[in-house]
Amino acid sequence: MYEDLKYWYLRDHKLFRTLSYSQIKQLCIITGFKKASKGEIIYFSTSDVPRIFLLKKGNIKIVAIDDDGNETIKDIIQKGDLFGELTLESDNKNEEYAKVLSDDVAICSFLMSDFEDLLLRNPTLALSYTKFVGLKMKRIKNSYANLISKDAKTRLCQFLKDWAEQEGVRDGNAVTIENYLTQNDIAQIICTSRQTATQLLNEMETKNLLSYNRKEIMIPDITKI
Amino acid sequence: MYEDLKYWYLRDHKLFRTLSYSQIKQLCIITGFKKASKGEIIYFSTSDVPRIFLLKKGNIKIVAIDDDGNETIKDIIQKGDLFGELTLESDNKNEEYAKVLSDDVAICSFLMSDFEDLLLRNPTLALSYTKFVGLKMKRIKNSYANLISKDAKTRLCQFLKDWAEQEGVRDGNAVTIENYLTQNDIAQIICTSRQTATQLLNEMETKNLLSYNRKEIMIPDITKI
DNA sequence: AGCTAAGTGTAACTTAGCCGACATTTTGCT
DNA sequence: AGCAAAATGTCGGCTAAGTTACACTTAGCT
Repeated sequence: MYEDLKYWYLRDHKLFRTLSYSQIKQLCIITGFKKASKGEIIYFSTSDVPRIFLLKKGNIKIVAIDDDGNETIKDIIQKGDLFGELTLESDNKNEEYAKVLSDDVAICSFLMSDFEDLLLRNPTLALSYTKFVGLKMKRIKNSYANLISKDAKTRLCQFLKDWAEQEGVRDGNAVTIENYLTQNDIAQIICTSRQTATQLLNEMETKNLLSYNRKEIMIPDITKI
Repeated sequence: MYEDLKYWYLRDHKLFRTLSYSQIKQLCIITGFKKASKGEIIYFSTSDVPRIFLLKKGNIKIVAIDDDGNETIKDIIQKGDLFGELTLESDNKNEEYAKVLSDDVAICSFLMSDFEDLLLRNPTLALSYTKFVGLKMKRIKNSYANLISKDAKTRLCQFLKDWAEQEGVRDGNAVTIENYLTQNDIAQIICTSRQTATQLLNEMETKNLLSYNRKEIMIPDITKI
């Protein structure tokens, strides 16, 4: 990969904003680059050496298989997100893989050890990274707090609001979200059964709170959700 | 506070092992020290400047008040744990306080800004700290995954196992835990009602899986929990 | 165009565990 | 010792939501 390209791939992640052009160029930490298309499965936790990934384009879901063989969605990764062993501790045993949700994705990756070296040489970056991980933790805490104390309907609404805020195209109070999830995916994210999710979505549709189809979700008034 | 004392207070936290005696002494980052006894409430999030706290002795619980005025336990902090704004991002709004559970506690604290400076000057420490925060995140993820997918009984068992591992005194397969929690506390931690927790504990007691009282919990065979 | 698999819609049945409403026990305090 | 408050024990009704089960619709492939 051309040096310049590497530069641009890291450049627009907010984490690396503190670094100068020449600094990033010197690093050359990107060692992998991959494109994949819808439905494809990408294994990463089992791979040879621990890596950190950066999703450049598209959407993927991180799926784990539990002991009984059930799929559970661990995370939805959007364009610009880092994923993989963000804790810088490789844990051997976990059975996770990524599944491509959007039409196609571009992923670049670097070795965890390279990244560690980088952090050691750039304390400012290390501090930013810590805050970044901390922020992720705070988000997780929040969403789990929701999962636990609220009922399914509230959870669905909260999820829709979050999604709309992150990715929706807003027009006044109306928001349109590109829908790359199935109702089953949504159900898993908000930790309910597929049937319950379907029911709740239809209920909201009859109340004209939203219009749902497989391509997009339109919310006429986000403040009413 | 004497320099030497400061040294010792930080010294035995694993995070600071990488630093030499003279380094820690130079830092002098401990700016606060506090003792408190059972039942006392310590406000910290609202305080003037953002701080990070280190619990030197005893146990406390971090409690949050939600919109409806309900108490929820966010965390149980044990001797040696760091708490407060570990993410290095002060968030203004959250209504949290700490309540002392053990007979007495000793807490020391330092300013977040001082700690940040320290991290900037010690890249190795910064990296350790990042991993430390990452580990905390992983723990949280795990325990929440339990909360969501398992039933109350399984959650109680998991909680007891974790607690036993962290603080229990082991004698073969038997474990004795000093019990500084009420059944209501336990219920909140495993996210169930007090009544359900009581019922489950009694059920386990009749099955001779444990013996419970307000001072201690004795588990004859931890492998059977 | 036609087939298959994936995704969606709907209903009846079942259940864990929340909640309210007590009684009883223990603890801390004066 | 005596009192109040906190902690624990117990019960039955109630409800959200999981489960089972099946029909229908859409998307993707050859």
